[in-house]
Amino acid sequence: MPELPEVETTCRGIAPHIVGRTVREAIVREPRLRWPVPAKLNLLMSGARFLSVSRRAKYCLLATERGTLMVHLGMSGSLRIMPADTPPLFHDHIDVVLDDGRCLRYHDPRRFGSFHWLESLQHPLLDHLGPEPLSDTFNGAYLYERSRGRRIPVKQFIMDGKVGGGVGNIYANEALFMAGIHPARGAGRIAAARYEQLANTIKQVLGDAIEQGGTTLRDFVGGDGSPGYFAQQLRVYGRDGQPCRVCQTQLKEIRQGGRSTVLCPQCQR
DNA sequence: ATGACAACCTGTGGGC
DNA sequence: TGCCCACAGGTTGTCA
Repeated sequence: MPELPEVETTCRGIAPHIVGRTVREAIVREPRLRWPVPAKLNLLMSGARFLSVSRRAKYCLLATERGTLMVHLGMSGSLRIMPADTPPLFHDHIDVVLDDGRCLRYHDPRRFGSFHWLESLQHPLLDHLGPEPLSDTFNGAYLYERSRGRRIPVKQFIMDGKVGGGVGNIYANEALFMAGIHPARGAGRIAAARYEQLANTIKQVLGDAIEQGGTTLRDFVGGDGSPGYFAQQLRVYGRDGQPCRVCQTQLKEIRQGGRSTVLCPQCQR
């Protein structure tokens, strides 16, 4: 479910409700996520006060004065604010109960997400992440330089977390279409000017999606439980067989690295 | 170092 | 209607 815009939407949605609040307790109903949830999460977090909410790639970083809760939503995770006495549903794995009678509830059917407790802002999972796609260091020159000698298809190149922190499948498809680049083209065989284009379309599509509250395909909801509205604006993702919005050519689907790629054979070269 | 691929897990939708 | 398979927004680890 969640790509970078959905994670950003989640962070923005929950921040006003948790910053300044103190944790009453952490309730772990199901610790078997992508990595085991720390057994002593409740001990670590009880009494800690939230200072800020930020994001690195697709990780939410919930900082307290004592340490930082690092949450990944995986494929199907969501974090929502609700009254602490709301009966938990199936797959509501974790509650971080706040001092105002509400809680931050983590729901994740597939359990590909994760909870880590960081004493500092260092963690092996964060160490090798590339620059934030929305930052200035993620630009055409950077992509061009990083891609030299790479034979991997450009779509898989831009989705590599070591290249750019958190460009996911939907937005990789969209950005490549907007830049007119064929997703299967070798990353090392794309000119600097086209990477300039691509860096710009990546920023544009991520920024637009954030403004729309993310993309809700099946089940994504932001911190307040509302869906995102970017799905209506998707140009290629999920539109296999339908006409290109630009040239009317029938969009085609291919598979890359086990993921679905949709492209316009006319507009993308 | 690079790239191909399996693995993790549950739910859903399509085809038969 | 029911069953089985393929596939779904992500990432890591392993192997050649």
